[in-house]
Amino acid sequence: MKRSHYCGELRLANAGQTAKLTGWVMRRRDHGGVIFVDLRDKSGITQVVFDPMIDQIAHELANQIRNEFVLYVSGEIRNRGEGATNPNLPTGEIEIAVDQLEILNTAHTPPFLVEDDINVAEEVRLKHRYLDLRRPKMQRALLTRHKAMLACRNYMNEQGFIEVETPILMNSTPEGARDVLVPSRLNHGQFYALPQSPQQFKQILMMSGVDRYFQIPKCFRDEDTRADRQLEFTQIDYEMSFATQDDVIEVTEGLMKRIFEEAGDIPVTVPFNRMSYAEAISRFGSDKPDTRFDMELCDLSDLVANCDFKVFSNVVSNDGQVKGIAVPDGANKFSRRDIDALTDLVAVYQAKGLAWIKVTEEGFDSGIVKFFTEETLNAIAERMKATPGDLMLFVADTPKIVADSLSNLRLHLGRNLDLIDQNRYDFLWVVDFPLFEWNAEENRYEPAHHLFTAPTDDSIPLLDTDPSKAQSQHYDLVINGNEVASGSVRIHQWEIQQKILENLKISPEEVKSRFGYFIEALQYGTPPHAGIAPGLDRLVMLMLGEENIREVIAFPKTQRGACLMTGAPSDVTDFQLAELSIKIDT
RNA sequence: GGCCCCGUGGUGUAGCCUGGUCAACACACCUGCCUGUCACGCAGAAGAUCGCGAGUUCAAAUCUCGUCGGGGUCGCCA
Repeated sequence: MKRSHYCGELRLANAGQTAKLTGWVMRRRDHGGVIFVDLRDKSGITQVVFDPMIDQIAHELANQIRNEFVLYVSGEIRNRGEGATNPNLPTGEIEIAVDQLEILNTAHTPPFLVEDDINVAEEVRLKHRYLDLRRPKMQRALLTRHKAMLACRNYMNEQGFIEVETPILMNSTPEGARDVLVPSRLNHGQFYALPQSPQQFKQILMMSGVDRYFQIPKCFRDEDTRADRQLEFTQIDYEMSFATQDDVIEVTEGLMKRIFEEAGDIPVTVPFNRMSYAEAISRFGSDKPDTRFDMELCDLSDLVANCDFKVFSNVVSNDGQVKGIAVPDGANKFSRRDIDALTDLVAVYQAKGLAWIKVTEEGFDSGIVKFFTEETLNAIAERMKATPGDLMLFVADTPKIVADSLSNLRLHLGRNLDLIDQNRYDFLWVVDFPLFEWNAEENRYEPAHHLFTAPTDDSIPLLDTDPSKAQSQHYDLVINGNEVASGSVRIHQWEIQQKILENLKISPEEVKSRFGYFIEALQYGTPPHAGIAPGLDRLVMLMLGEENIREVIAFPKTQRGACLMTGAPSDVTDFQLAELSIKIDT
C-alpha cells in the first residue's frame, strides 16, 4: 500500500505513470456515471476519478465515500485534456484514473469543511483542532514554524552556540510576572514554578563556561491573555559570554535574516535601524513604535504654555504635556461623531479628552480656536506640518497618559486610514532604556527589564545618587510595532548586583532565600555576558501576516487558559489532592 | 478585577430594539436522478425549544437579573 507520491506534487510531466496516493477526501462530486474526489494530504490536492469504464468495483465502492474518509487509491496519472483542467490547482492539469480503491477509514461528518476559507467560530476550530490543522493554511503555519526553528538551530550551531536544556520545574522568584506553580508531592506545602524564561539558568551556563548557549524553550507567565501572548509560549533563548550589546545585536540580526528568509521567504536587510527609548517615546509615544507610517507625535507644550485654553496651559504648568498628531486629510474625513469615537478610544488610556482643530483653506475650525491667537495656531500647524484638509488632534495630560493615548490613537488611525504598507517589515532596535521605573503604589523602583540587567558604565555612579536617571544596557527588537525580542547585557559583578538589589529594596533575607545560589555563583568568576530572547510565536505570526499567535500554535489555550480540545485544566481526584496535602477552598 | 462584542439546527447568520406564525435563510448532512465536474447541477426529505438558571408576563429566542463559555481590550505582562 506504500504511496508513490504526495497529492500535491503530481504534474503533467507525470502523465502516463502509475500513482499510489493516500489522503483525506476533501470533496466528492458524484455525476452518477463518474465520481470525482479531491484527495488531500499535507502537500496539496489531486483530483481522483472513479469511472466504471476503468474499474467497476472501485466505482461502486466510491459511492460510500464521504468527506474526510481516508483513502488509498492507485491508478494512472492522466492528462485531463483540453477544457477539463483546473487552473486554480497546481495539480490541475492531471487526474488519477482509479483502478483500485481502499477505504482505510470512515469519518463522521466534520463540523466544518476542511478548507482554507471557512467561516466558523474559533471555539469550534479549537474543539476540533485536528480537523482545523488539516486545513492547508494551518499546515503551512506548522511548516513555517518548523522551518523557523530549523533555521534557528542551524544558524545558532554555525555561530558556535550549543543547545542546552534547562529545568521546567524551578524556583519561584520575586519580581516579574506571576508564576505558574506546581505543587511538590515530596515536599508538602512547597511549590515549583514553571520558568518565565530560563534567565537564571542561562546566566549560570555562562558562569559554567558554556560560552554560547541557546535553547528553544517553553516559557510560562500566569498573566491575562492577549492576541499576542498567552500563558504558555515559546522563546528562542540565547546568551553569549564576553559579549557586548553590539555582539548580541549582530548575532540577532543574522538570526532574523536567516529565519525570515528561510522560513518566511521574506528578504531582510541588515543592520537594522536603532532608536533610543527616549526618541521612541517622544516621536511615537511607545517603546515599540510601528515605523511603517508617519503621523508622529508632536510636542506643543511650549507653544500653548501661556494660551487662554486652560485645559492646555494648566497641564503644562503642572509638569504635564500637550502633544498632538496631524491626520492627513482628516478635516474632510472626520465628522464630529467620528471624533467623539476617537475620544472614547483615548479615554481607555485615561486621557480626559481629545481636543481637535480642523485646518481648512479658510483657516482653523474648532470650538477651541477662540482661545488661541492666530500666531499660536499658525505655529502649532507649522510644527505639526498640518496643511489645509488635515485634522489636528491633541491630548493634554501627564507624559505617560499622553504617550499611551496618542500612540494607540496613532495606531488606530494608521490602520483605519490604510496608511500601513502590509508587505513591509520594519526591524528596529530600541536601545538605551532606563534601568528602573518608579512604582508609585509601592513607593519603590522596579527594574525596567529585569534585575540582572547591567547599567551603562556611565550610570553606575547614579545608582547612589539618582537611580531614576540610570540607563541600562537593555535592548528590544521591534518589528512593525511588535516587541519580538528583549535582551540585555547582564550584571557580572557582585558589587553592582548588590547595589541594584538595594535600589530595588529587596531585603537581604529575600535575596538569600530566593537566589542566594545565584549570588554565590556570581562570585566565582563570572564572565561578562549578554543575551536576548526572541519570541518564536510572534515571529512566525508576523511572517505569516497573522494577528493572533493562536494561529501559529498547534494547540493554543483560550483567554481563560483552557484547552478546548482536551479540557485542561480540570479537576483532580481527592486522592491526588491528599497526596499533595492540598485542600480546595471553594 | 474593569470595559466592550458575541452565544439561535452540524456550521454561519436573520429574528431580539417595537414580547403573542416555538423559529427563517444559506451551506453542510440524508435520499433519488445525472459520465467531466472542480463552490458540479436538479428534485425531495430530515434536523434547533434559541448557552444555562431565575424573574417579569396570560404569553419570553425577544424584557430584567445572575451565571457559564468564546473573543477584543485596560489593569497586569521582571
